[in-house]
Amino acid sequence: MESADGSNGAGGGGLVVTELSHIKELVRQLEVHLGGGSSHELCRHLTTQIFSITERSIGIMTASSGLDAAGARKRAAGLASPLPATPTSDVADGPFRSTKKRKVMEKRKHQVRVSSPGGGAGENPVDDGHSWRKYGQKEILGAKHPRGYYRCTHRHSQGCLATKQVQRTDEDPALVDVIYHGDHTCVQRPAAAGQGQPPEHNPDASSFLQSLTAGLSVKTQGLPALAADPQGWSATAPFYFSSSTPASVRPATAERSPFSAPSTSENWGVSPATSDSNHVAPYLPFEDAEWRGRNELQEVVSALVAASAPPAPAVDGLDELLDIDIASFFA
DNA sequence: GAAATTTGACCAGA
DNA sequence: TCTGGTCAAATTTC
Repeated sequence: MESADGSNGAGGGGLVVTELSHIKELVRQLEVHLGGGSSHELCRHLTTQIFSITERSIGIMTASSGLDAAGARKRAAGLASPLPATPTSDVADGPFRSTKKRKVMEKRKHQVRVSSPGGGAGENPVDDGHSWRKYGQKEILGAKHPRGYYRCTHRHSQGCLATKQVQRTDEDPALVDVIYHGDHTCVQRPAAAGQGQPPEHNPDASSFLQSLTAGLSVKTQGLPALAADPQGWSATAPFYFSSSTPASVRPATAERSPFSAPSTSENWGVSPATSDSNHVAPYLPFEDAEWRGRNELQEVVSALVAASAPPAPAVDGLDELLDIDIASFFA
């Protein structure tokens, strides 16, 4: 780690600071381009860069401090691990073409608890904006309900390594624990673009945003577990995709996005960033401030993507939000 | 017929 | 050795 990290003991903090500075610079550029009426293409390119760097930062922090319960415990014990040589390797965990070998669980992991609208027995409980394909189910020792194993539909087509495990809780079958592993490296954008949709519908940006939000929202689920200051998060999040979010900011596909709140308070919509933790907090032992920062970054990126996609009116409303958010985030 | 799901077996880590 | 995660053939659904 570099010197910047020397004193904080937060693992890859120094590198993260560097990366965040990079993001900051990109956001500045984006601001300029947004204000100057530059092409959406350029803006989108910038957002892509931001996202990439964000991911890198996340990787650094993840590798440095760990995101599972064990990692959290170690972290609590003041254990700081050395910075990995390749911070981005957390996502691209290499081609595992083994036969039936179990992959080493080096992917990021995040657990959420959601209600199952279907009320069925273990089916995919939520539409988080991604296509999942079930590849297995297993009875888990000590659990009343089997655990379902899902992976991204684009695993083969795009090499997306995201997986999730869905298991009904013992105490309340209406609730399911969803454990996500890895990040979505798939971008549903190609599919949308391939359909040759007219730009005014912004399918491109919407799907991109959707994939961003879906992929990242998962990791922010645990924010409420910052139990020490549940309100603090909200205070530092100038905007998010909750019901209070200005409609102009929300993408057209928001109702399918994990940030939306279709009907009840116990769904995705509330959970990622805005959850009041009623449903999630008790099951998130590995939360940390990094989730918070990650989520803020995610929201910045999401908003930027949204800003670059929709027609002028939406951008108008967003400009203010961007000003506010950027100012507060990078202050 | 293609895609998705089910299910038993295999394998690795604890 | 046990348990959990994944594979892949068989089956089902669209």
